[in-house]
Amino acid sequence: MNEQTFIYGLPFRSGLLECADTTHTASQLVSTSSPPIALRQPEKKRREVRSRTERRQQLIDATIRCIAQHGLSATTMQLVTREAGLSLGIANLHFQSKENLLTETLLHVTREYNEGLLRIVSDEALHSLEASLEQLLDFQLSRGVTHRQKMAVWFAYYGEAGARPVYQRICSTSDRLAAKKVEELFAAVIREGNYSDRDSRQLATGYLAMIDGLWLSLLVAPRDLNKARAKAVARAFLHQAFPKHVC
Amino acid sequence: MNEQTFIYGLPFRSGLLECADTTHTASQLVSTSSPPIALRQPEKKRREVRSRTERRQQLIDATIRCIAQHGLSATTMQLVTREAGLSLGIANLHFQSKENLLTETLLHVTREYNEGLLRIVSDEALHSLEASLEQLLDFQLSRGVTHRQKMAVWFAYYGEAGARPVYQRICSTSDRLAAKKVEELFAAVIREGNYSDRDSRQLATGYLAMIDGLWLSLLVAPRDLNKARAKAVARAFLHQAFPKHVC
DNA sequence: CGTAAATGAATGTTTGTTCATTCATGCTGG
DNA sequence: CCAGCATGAATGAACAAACATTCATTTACG
Repeated sequence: MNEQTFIYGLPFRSGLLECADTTHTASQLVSTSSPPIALRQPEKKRREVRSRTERRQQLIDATIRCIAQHGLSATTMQLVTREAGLSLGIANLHFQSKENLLTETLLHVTREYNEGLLRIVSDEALHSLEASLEQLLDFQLSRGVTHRQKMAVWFAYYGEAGARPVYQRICSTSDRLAAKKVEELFAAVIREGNYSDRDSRQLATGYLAMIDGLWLSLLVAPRDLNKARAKAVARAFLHQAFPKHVC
Repeated sequence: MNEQTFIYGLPFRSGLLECADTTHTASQLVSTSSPPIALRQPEKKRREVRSRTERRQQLIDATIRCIAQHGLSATTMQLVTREAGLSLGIANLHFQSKENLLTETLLHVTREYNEGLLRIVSDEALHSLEASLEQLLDFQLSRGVTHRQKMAVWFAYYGEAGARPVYQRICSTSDRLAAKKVEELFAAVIREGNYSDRDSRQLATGYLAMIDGLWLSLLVAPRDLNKARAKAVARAFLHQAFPKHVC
């Protein structure tokens, strides 16, 4: 057949296509030296058109996976777009620049975390305060692989936040919101349990710092700390603070 | 004179030197458009020879400052060597590669921290346990700018540790040692105070996680948390754990 | 004067970004 | 119902800038 409708732009590229059959036969003949995975057909890779929003989400997800696996400094446009199964230029098409893509990715992770936290704290009225505290523990230390990836991303940005005002602002804004909500929850618990000598702000700061630190350990030294033990440690803190409500 | 002893390798470079006087006069004539700082003489920069150990330390210090100020991903060889006031090639001369320089820098910071911690914990016999706990708080939350820079470096590497086995091993080894020492101290306190329901390992894990988290907040959101309040939060934790020994 | 430290221009590689070109899709007039 | 056209999403080769590393050459010091 050798359809000539597909040219793909460049003269020498079309030249390659013209002798495509020959090339493939040749590469299959030397299959002993090349890994079988590499042998799967180029497959012509049918181009699919999706909406701007869909593509942006697809690229952000790929960025999260790349950062979690290769680190922030090794995350290149080539890596991200390949991970997303798309072409090199597409990230710049939808995000203007790499910097923008990275910022949007941080915003996405941050927003997701805060929405989850808000859902728990705003359920206060429906459930008991005991249940809210238990849900908080679950949310922060019981999620699956996805959550782990998100946390890896979070800390990758934290590491650069000292030098990048944009990251610093996003992270600190998120932290502030979380601190406010947890402090409100703790204040309600203190009222209900008459823990008159406790300070809700100080406890919230300490608790959230401990959660951050536990996640750091989980990421850096997963052999020395697992989620179950981390959860036990956090629970012990809450038990010390609110003995009538936790444990 | 026009000495030809200075060639500096390249033909066009020596050409530049030949007409150096003319060039300088010209640039001084257009001084209105160029900033006065750039006008200070090239100064011929007298070359100084130092021992290998001295230069290595000088380069590690410069690397720490660069990472703290610009972040790990923006730390280039040019930046580091310029910060050290040396030439571009010198880092490769003393450290073989950039990767090596970065690893050695992390090891330096890590070692320094652990030595400081060990000094406190090993003084147990001389001072009271109360004093040891107080010293621990001081050491971890009362140091000056230098300590802050070190912590910025620490977290920059933490962020990449998930993807780089070398960093991960250094960080986790350091963490493990610190955890062991703090746990021993806490165990002694528990014995002395008869806090029979406390678990030294769990308390050490929680305390160190909280310290890490507090440092993260200090770095990312210095407006929301200062060292005094962070210290108060950590002290409150120790007071809850060992009421007879702290506060 | 010999040796080892120091220099910085040159090199080859990797990176983000651009843009001419290709193509899928929905619409319009026949 | 569909041919043909307009629109903008998608592609990837090319490009320029930035990067770590090399090494011929210069210089300090014993």
